[in-house]
Amino acid sequence: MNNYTNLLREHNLKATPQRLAIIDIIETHGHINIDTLYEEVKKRFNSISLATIYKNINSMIDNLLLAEVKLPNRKSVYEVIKSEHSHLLCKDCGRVIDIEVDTSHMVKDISLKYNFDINGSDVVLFGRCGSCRK
Amino acid sequence: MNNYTNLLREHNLKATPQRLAIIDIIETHGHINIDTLYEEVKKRFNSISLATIYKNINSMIDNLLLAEVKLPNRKSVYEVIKSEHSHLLCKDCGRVIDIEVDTSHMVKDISLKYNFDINGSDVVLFGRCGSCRK
DNA sequence: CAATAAACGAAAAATATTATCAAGTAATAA
DNA sequence: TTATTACTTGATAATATTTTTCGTTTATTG
Repeated sequence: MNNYTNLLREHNLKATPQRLAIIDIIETHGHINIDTLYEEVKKRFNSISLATIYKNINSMIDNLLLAEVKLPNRKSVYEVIKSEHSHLLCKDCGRVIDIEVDTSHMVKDISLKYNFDINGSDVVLFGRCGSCRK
Repeated sequence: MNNYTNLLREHNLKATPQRLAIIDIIETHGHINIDTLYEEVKKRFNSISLATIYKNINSMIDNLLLAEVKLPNRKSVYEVIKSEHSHLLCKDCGRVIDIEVDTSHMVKDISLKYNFDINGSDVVLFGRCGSCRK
């Protein structure tokens, strides 16, 4: 019983081989879009259906095991939910990096100013990474 | 010659009645998704094709007249590009509000830490607005 | 005005996502 | 274990979304 079996069960999902592979692949990539995920899973399960990928991604999102990261000018990528964090995107190579940003001041400020209960933030900073600049 | 005619021409786009209507509707809504936009434009141009909406939205985005705002768990909305700003979303009523957030510290900090040239940020704060809380 | 490059609407095509369902499998409890 | 049960899978069909094509119309320029 590998580590992802528990993860799935903790999120009320059956630990099927397809799901274990999906999580493993997302983890090794960090962030991955549907198409690449499908290609990668097919390497292990030649007969997997794209519908299975979609259904599993959706149920893992519903059960808060995965999160969709929406990016400017690109297809969304998926990640395994861990601690709160933001994202840094290289518009050249498409690499996505997890970053920690202190949003507390921003959140407090805007909450007051607009009379909102803010319970989260999506932050994507974008630009050009060191490798692409060379 | 109304005000949006110039706006279109400044962005190298012909000022067609359909485009003028699209901009006017986006401006009066502030933010609008494709479906609502299509409904609204149809009230003025009964025969407008959805393809025309898509083609125009895309060319106005390409020409930096409009921007797509990607939101968590919702369809994207479009806005007329003005000064840099971020967004506040009410997850109950779906309202989107433009906010000004000082991202300079965050940008400077992350640029250094990850050796990135950061040239922009997408920030969406979300929660529950005052009206929905009542 | 006339010329022309671009945009329009209708339709088809291409993509993307979700639903259906028979067969198979993971979890549970005897 | 094994039997039961509820859920998942893969194939396919159905929807939904977005883009392309193309003949006709229109905005712009001179």
